[in-house]
Amino acid sequence: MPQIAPTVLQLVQSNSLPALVQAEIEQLILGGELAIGQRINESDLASRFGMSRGPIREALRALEESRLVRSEKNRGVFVREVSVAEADEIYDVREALDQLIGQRVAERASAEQLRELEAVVTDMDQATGKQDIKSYHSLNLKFHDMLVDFAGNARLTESYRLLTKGLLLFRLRGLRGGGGFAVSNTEHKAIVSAIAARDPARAGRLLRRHAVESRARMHKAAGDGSNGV
Amino acid sequence: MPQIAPTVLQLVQSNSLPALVQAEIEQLILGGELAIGQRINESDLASRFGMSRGPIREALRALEESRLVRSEKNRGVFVREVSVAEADEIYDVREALDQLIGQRVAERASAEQLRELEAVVTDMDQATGKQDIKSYHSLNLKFHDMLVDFAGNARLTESYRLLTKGLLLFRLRGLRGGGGFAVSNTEHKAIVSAIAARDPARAGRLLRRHAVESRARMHKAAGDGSNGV
DNA sequence: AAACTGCTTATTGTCAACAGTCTTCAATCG
DNA sequence: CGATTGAAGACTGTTGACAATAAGCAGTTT
Repeated sequence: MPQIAPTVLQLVQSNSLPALVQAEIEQLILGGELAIGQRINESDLASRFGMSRGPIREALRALEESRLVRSEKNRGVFVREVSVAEADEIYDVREALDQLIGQRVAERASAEQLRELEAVVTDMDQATGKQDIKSYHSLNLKFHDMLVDFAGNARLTESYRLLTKGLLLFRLRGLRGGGGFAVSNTEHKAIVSAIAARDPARAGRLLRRHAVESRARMHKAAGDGSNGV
Repeated sequence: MPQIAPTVLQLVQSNSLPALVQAEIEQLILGGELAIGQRINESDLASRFGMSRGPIREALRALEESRLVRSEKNRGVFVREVSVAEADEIYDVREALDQLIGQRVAERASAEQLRELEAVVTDMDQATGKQDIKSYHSLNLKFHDMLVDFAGNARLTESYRLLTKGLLLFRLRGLRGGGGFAVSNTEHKAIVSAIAARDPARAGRLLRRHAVESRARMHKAAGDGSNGV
């Protein structure tokens, strides 16, 4: 029997209900519908998704493990808030991973993938021209998402995404979307060029530095005089 | 009112039941009582811990998120098995993190912590002398655990532990405890010495190389001719 | 004999209800 | 007037039961 369209049906059949709900709640958080620090009401979510509290609780437990929410006994689960200090810790790890990503991508990216990266950078240039901050921001996220994917290491992707989500949780406090065009696209171009040249060491170095700059921008945006760890 | 003895009581009061169960099941897996690939029966666990299936399911969902188990819809959850290829991926990330750990520990470790590290290395020497493989192995784990702790970055610790657990899951297949004394304690001594000298670059380099050697030992023990990524 | 069909049983997925805890707020007391 | 106490309400933690699915087995058919 021929497999035809793997749509919603297949999704519901293979993935369990809690897994689906988990993804849904994650979007609610990352999309800002559930604010930082806010308490999450299980019953509300249950009725919202048309199910009982059981699956909701399972999903929340998984989200707790991925540090998107925190749980206080008998008081409920809260959308996690990430302090500057913790964001700093995350960046420390992220810098190391970004270097690895740069190396691996330079070694492994296919010609097709390289073209995709170049396309995104071009799009970002256009967004900059149009002063379209929103597009730029989402393209930027996509760019880094592609990079870690093209590194071809599932565990690395997983670790990196986990970290990135934590950072997102920090960025969302107040200044949604971050400091505009502060992210220079020239950095992206240099990275892609190093990848195109198949120079792992340089690509790694540049991507790490990019993360370092990003951290600096965060500090600036947060307007703090913190030690910077 | 003065706080006195924070014992079991406080543990049960602050930590939720699912969290406790999660830790318990994790020990069951890492301790080998639940074999790799084995299916986990919810009802059995529930009666074993004297509770209903609800908390068990929540714990399993958290363990799934940390990749210690995998779940198949309507079939149950299974203790995850880690292939050589995946272990390789993990090592790739671990090498990067180990370098970071070495750097940070060299920068931040207190004199007291440095003494503790030296003590463990000494203990390992003694274990080697007595051909006490078991002790050596557990001391080795302790050594690396201390290192990541002393790096003073909670997120780093978290990421690292997650990775390490996955590796444990691989090691457990067959050759429990790994290749005996293959791990040379001289490597440990060099690392500690770099830390004592407050030389972050060298400590990072050595700790990374230690991970590389460890990966090579894994391949040798697995007796494979795999590409080694 | 091999393959297919339908039952039986064990186990997971989900639910609704109950018990326990925290929060709030008003009433009471010093 | 401020602090304390007690009750009411809302919500979480946990349970036991029910529905649905999958696996194994026997019986039948070709």
